[in-house]
Amino acid sequence: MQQLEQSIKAALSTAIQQAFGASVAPDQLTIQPTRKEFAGSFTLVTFPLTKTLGKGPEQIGQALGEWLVANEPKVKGFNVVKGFLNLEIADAQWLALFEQLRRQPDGAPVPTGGPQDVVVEYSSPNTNKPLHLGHLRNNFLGYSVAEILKATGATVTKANLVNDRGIHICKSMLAYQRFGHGETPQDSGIKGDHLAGKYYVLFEKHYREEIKQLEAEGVATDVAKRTAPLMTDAQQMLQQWEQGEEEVIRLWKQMNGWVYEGFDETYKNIGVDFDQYYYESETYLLGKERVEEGLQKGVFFKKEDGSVWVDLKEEGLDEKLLLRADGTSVYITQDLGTAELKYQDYHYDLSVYVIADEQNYHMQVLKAVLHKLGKPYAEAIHHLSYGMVDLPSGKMKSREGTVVDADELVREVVEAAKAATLEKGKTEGLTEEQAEQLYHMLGLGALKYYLLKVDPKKRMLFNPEESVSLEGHTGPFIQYSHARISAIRRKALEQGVSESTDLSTLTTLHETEQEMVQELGRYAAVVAEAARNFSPAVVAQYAYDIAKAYNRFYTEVPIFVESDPVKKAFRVALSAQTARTIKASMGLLGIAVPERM
RNA sequence: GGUUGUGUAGCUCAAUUGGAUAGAGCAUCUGACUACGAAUCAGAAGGUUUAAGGUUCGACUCCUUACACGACCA
Repeated sequence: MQQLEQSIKAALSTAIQQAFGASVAPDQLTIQPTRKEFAGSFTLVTFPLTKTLGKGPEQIGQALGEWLVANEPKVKGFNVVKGFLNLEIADAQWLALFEQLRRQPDGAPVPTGGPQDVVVEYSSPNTNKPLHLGHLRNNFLGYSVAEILKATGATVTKANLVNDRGIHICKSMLAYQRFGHGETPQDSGIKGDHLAGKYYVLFEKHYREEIKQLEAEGVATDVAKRTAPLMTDAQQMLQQWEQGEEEVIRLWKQMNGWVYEGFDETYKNIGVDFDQYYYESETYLLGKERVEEGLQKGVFFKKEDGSVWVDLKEEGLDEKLLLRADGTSVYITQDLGTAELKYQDYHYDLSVYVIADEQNYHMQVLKAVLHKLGKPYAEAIHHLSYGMVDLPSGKMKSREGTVVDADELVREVVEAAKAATLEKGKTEGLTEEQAEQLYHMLGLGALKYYLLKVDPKKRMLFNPEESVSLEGHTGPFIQYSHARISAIRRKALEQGVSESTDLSTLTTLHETEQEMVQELGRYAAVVAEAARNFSPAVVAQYAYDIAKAYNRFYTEVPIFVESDPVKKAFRVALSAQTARTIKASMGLLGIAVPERM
């Protein structure tokens, strides 16, 4: 359709030349889809031309419209409303566009001239607790953005940077040592990541008790927090870990192993995957080397106590600690190492970090520091900053136990989908296994769509009831349209109506048919825009628009009672193309679509 | 205190990046299943886009100030 738009612009440019003797390049003209309440398909805004042409907006529209209808066969009619020239496009053009769309092979890339080698880092869990609702938004976003960039023809690597070291990991380990009695996921039946999480919570509980105890003995709160035995023990454990003490490393490996098994199960269940794992335990040393490099280059400096800093005041930021006085690393130290490693591995021209917006400052600093180090990949870094997920009761806080567990949430949405499907009695003819797959597809479709339809950068509210809803602006609404079309296609097959029937004798289109074709033609532009803005929400909105347009078409235009065989075949083909486009769009969101539901 | 993001219908979100009468869903009300699937469709109602100025043919969008909420940095 971009070609069609281009040719309309070119024709308009010629029209301006012919009617006004002025030259305006096609690229300078902006045309947009015509609003539904007016006749026509494309609209030229004529206000911007008034200065160069020295005429009023309506006069310009009228003159250009007349010239086009007389000289350009692609334009069959026009109307002018104030400064807007609405052009009606000849049916032959829409039919040609449709031919082009249906001939395109599945998964044909949409070239945008954007980056070619891309790394998308997402998920990035801590190994001390299971995934929660916030991680789900992160995972769905990361997966989807990677798929969208792939669709533009880029080579994309999905990376997961696991935060597997640090004081918080030691807290779980310590609590397990103290209170675990050798419990394992196998004999307790608790999923590995949840088991680690259980001990993290236990640590916090006992730690709080110790603080209370100390306070009762007259110790000041901040001192109590620092000197509570559990805390000092955890810190000691971290040092032992860094020194490679055997028993600590053994426990660390054992517990992380449990957690990874748990994560793998969750990832598989929610349908996300990774091409590459990075572990902070393996990058923090590389990060320390970068700090050393910065000192040698003279872009970092050492304070009297031995800590290393960078001055970013010129960049509008502040001084930032890069290495503690005792030589231990901080978050950004590890990030410097990971960035370096990623670049060594992939020589990316774009590196996307899917990280919540609370890290905005941190990411700015990271970029600035890499810039100071003269790293060529500093500019290639893009922080896909997304808003946190709020609950109706307010912010999610792990300490207050108001987190929504990912595994449990998925179970609930699948359960809700199952209940709704059974209630509608639509499982006949399905095997037990097929039915379970369907519930999973629908439940997850609802959840993913719910989290992805909102602009990533906006903080969003998670309403449990709405998230499992299957009606209205939801994933299952779109899935339903697909299932419905599948029924049409089955029937067409029975009746011997081929989707690839020759349609060259067809010359006219029903109005809703024309709108449908135009809507389907937007796909490439939508993918390009979504990629440019790193926004799955754009694709989500589009998938909904198509489904809605098709549902209207479906009720307005009968298919199988049509007597003209070519028209009938066209409607079947149009339905099939709609199904393909829905499937492709939803695929970019990581949502599968069913043949029946 | 400094930096920064957000503010649109009762609620949750859009608005083709400065274009027409600001659109959807939920909730409320009305109508449509003996034509291809009603998880659907058609319709009603719901708005001073936080406020006040400014820029211009035109502002939810850009600028200034204020207010509210959030995040980050001390």
